[in-house]
Amino acid sequence: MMTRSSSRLHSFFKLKCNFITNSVTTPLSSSRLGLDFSPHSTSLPSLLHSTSFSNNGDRPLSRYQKLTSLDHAFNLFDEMILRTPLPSVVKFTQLLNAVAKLKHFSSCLHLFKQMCVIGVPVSEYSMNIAIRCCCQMSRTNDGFALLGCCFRRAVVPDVCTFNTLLDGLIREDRIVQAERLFKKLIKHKLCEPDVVMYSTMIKGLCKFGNNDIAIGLLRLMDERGCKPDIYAYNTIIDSLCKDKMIEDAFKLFNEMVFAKGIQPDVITYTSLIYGLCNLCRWDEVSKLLKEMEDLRISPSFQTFSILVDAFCKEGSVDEAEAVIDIMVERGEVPNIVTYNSLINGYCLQGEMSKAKTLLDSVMSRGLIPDVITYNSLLNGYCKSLKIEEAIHMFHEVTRKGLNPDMIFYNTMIQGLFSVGRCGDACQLFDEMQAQGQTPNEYTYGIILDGLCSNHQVEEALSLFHLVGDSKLKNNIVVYSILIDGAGKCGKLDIVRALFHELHVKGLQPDVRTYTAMIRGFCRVGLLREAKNLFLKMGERGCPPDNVSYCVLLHGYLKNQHFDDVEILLQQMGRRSYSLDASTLSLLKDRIAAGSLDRGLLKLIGMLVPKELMDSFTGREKKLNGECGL
DNA sequence: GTAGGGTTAG
Repeated sequence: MMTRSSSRLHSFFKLKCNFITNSVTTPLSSSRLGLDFSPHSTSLPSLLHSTSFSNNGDRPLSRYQKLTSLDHAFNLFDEMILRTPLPSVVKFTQLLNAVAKLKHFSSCLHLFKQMCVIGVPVSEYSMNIAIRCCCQMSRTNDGFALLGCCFRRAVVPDVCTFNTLLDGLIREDRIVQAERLFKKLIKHKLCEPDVVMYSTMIKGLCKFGNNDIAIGLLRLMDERGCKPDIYAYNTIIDSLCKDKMIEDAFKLFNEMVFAKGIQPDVITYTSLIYGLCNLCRWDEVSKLLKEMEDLRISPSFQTFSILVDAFCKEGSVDEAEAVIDIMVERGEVPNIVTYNSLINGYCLQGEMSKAKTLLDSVMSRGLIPDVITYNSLLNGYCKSLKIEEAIHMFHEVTRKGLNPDMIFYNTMIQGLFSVGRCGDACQLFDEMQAQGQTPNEYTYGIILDGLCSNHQVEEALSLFHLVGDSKLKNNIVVYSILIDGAGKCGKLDIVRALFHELHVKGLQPDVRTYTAMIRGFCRVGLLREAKNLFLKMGERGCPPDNVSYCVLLHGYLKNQHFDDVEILLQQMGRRSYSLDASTLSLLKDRIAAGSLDRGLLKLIGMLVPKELMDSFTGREKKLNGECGL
């Protein structure tokens, strides 16, 4: 369903679409319209081509930087070592760097060793390149070993060397060692941290969710006379956006722009747009895109990818396709990530034939689907209960030699449970472990929920007690699943026992736990207990959400308890909550039966989208007609 | 005439 705001975003893009189409034929008129994203009057595609392969400004590329293949590099190296005298160490370093830039790290290390053998002196430059290769291959320990070797050859590490090693540690999630090294460098004055080193540490802290400490380090570097640059700010802004702390991100953004005078770039905007998309704050996304346009900051491939994904998740696949059209107009080539969003979008809507057609067309373009592509399709088939197609897809992936990951197994297991094939689901659960995939909390959640949904509450409980994992045993989500499952089977003794266990363990029930309890009480007609808990949850700092309201209301209606219906509907209206389909249908039944006053219709109208209300009242009129009312 | 840091999907 497209929201009002996202449709506004869509108009913005339509404008862009028109602009791009116009710009192809009449480039001058588009710039007169002031809609040109490009920083220069040159057309965007050619601009992209001219800037993406050159990183040294206007200087011509050296023959080393022009290297495009490993063979070429090896031939050049062979030719160089035959020359007398040997070319300078600088030439060798340039060659090494070119190979490293091609991401052929082990070959680069091989060449470095060859250089040592034939007697080319090691410089701090060549050493740093070699160390970087180790780090990029997640072999930071080898990087440290290399540092030791070079040290013995009297090559002294500098701030670049340590930055590379710090980055390697962070890449390997060894944040404690990174922090230790950073502190040691400062304490023993081994080198003065520069802006890159601070930014690297900030990146590490953000990676581990320590946004506050990262901001602290940003302040510290400033105090120590090292001005934070756009890299440092972008890293924290991005991390805050990923953690849904968008207000803090904007606070830092304002500080960067207005207090520090640092101009935001496409990465700053892309991070903010990502954060806003995640929170469905479309108006602000649109505002930022406009701001970028005013500042002549051209959206990047990633900016577009984020928008494509956001539209798909929102259910607006058409709009996502429109964004892809703009990308193509700009000369960008959408990759498998872009199409995965689109395929997932179709799968979420249950449009499996469209998803499959798109997959075929993607493959015919030479793009190779990955495990994520197949996960989306598997999920789509499972959610649309097309289990045979899902199983077929599962086998196809295995046959292709792609290793199904844990998510893939989880999805398939959930699909099997959803059609009642508990035996097959449990068998796959065993098979997954035999294939070396360790089940996580999600897997157990799926299994426990699956068993309960298929009236096997006791089996679920015994599995729960059998698994020795403390992460599982102290997981409120798992408890909520069990409580909900037992409640749906009407096993109130188990529901109460589990809820009591929470208290004993000191685990805090969340809104889902309370809602599961309320659903359980309602199911067996214990409305007073349901109402009491509904009132209590708010007092305990966990106010009922939209689902809690629907569950209690549903319980009241089902049990012919009409006294509190109106007051609940009023409260929902004040909170801008909405009714779900099944509760709405029950309300309709009770009104048609004369148990509830028709005057409630106005109130109900405020709790459902207009289209649904029209069909609701339409159906009611028809029903009344049929009943001769 | 050389080396180090940031953004995209279930």
